[in-house]
Amino acid sequence: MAASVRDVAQLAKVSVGTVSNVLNRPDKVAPATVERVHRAIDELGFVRNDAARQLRAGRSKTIGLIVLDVRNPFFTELARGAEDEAAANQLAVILGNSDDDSDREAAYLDLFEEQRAHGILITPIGDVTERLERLRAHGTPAVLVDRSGADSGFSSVSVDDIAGGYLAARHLLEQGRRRIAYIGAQFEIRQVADRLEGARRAVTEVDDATLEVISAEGLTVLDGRRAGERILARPATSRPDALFTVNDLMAVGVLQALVMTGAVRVPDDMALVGYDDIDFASAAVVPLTSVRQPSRLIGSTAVSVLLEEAADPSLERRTIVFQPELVVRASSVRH
Amino acid sequence: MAASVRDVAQLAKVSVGTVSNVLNRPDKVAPATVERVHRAIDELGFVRNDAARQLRAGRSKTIGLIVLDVRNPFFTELARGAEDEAAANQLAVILGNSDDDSDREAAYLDLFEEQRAHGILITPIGDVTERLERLRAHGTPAVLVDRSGADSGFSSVSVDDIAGGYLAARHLLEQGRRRIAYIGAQFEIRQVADRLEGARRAVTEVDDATLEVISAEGLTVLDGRRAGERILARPATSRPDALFTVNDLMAVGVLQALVMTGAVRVPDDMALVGYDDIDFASAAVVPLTSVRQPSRLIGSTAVSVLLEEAADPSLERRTIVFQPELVVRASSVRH
DNA sequence: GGCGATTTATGAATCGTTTCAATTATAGAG
DNA sequence: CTCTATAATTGAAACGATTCATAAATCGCC
Repeated sequence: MAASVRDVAQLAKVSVGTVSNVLNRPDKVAPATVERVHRAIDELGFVRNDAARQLRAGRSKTIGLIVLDVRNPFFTELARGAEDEAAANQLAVILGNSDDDSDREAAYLDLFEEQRAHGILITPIGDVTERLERLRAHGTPAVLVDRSGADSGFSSVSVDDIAGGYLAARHLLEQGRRRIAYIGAQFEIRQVADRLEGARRAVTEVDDATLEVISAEGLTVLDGRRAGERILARPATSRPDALFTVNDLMAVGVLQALVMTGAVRVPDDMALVGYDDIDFASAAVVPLTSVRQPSRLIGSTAVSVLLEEAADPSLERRTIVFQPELVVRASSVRH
Repeated sequence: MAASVRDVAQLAKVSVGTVSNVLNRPDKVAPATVERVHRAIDELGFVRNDAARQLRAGRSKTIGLIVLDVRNPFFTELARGAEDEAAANQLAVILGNSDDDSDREAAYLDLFEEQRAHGILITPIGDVTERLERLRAHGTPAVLVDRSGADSGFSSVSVDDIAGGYLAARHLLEQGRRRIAYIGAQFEIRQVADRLEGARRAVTEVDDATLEVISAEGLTVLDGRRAGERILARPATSRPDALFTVNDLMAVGVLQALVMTGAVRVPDDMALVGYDDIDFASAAVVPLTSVRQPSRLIGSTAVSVLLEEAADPSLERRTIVFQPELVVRASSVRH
């Protein structure tokens, strides 16, 4: 049905080798011939068969990216960065969504392995290092994203969450706040624990400052709102004067609870800082101070590292850690 | 480097044909042989080379899905539905994000064509019907999603946005509201226009009801907030008593504007209905009444239709239209 | 024990591209 | 006009799984 190089060669009256050269190294072919071959390609509507090309090449032109949750803007931005960098190297990115499910994660690894992916970027859930090592032995390198790979034997690109937590808390302290509360959940997640750790460090640097830890059910808007309601239920004197939430979704929830009753003014009575700097953050009722991560840069850097390792597998593993940045808005600064 | 069927065959002391049979039709092979081959596979760490398989098969095991915006929960849910249905048929979905850019759309079509995708699901931007027809002629069927394909010669799976607009407006009318405003932007987008059209129909059914159209800059939270502020700037008597926004993001923005000042109570002074029923809707300061679309079902249905056409290209085109559903919450009902 | 039916196994041919050693054409130098 | 670089082109081999016509082994039955 579909035309092949053979058909093109025949129509253009050249050999298949020449057609291939026109496709891949046009400078090695006489201009007139290039022209003739192109005409034949157009006439036949020829489109390269990627499967055959891959078979010959032994490796696909695709990078597999497995993220935890495509609904999280952090990951879509990361994916976008990866895509851009990959495209600059004539590669495509296939996005897999593990949804925090290690079976789905494994299924995507199977797929990428069968496809002989050029490389794999992954935010691992289950214990996949063994799996990844086998892949690497078979020529498919992997880079961990948003995870420190220091101990795993893999390169990694991540963000310093301890520094992020420190930034947020120090900012609140600099605004004169002293009774800070950290609102989080699922403290076994590294990010949640690290941000707390960072906040703790900032607080210990100031003599009369205290840090309270408030544990919520989950990490959603609704969980944030519930946490906010619990704080409001306390007598005004025993409430914190500043809140730092583990992510922006929760911060939005907290904000809803505070604004709804009107009992507490933000930032006058209580300052609020979130994390991630999602689009919603700047559009909240009170624009939200937040900690921004260079998500897009993480994606593109991860691809760069991956490609370097693909080109030279003997390269030493690298652990790249980006620094987050504080974005100050109305929710934390008295006017 | 990597083991091939040939290596497996050698180790298991069988022919390559038998190895292939073990992989694809194990019931045609004696149990003892199957066992022996599996041991060899494990020992060598053999993994099928998908490129070789595809080359022989002439078609890949992948469905290409091109969406407008992965950040929109509607599309991620749709993708999820497509994935599930595809997985049930031993197929994988590759998600491409066109970001409303017809160049990116074309690049993904190129990719899918070279990969000899099993089929393509697309929410088209540019004029791609010609392109899709060529693909179909070469054996790659396509189904339009979230677009009516009635006139394009392609099957389509979409939602009845006119009905959705009607539902929203009629609900407001049933709550006794009479001065309804529709807030939207980019009215050339079919969805935006259709929802308005539906609202208009509902309003004309009620004698003393009026429909005002408020045009915003864009479709984001911030645009909604600005629209809300403009409404507040008007004297109380000339304000509408109900708002219907083209999507939930804008509804959230409007809500922020109204709540912030406290001048207007929702729903008492002004009722509010959004569209899409995103997660945020139920978590808003005032839980939001919204129109829900069966996004996941759209995705899975589109894959089903696609597979049927792939199996029998002579099949008649189908135009499937789902009905949306009204989800009533506090923002539109007086308590 | 012989015959046909059935089950199981074989291996060469095939898919379409790329590669590369070999060949032919072309140009420039002497 | 010959000889040697250089440029342009050729075409067979290879990649690895699948298929299918064919062969071999096994079985049941008279």
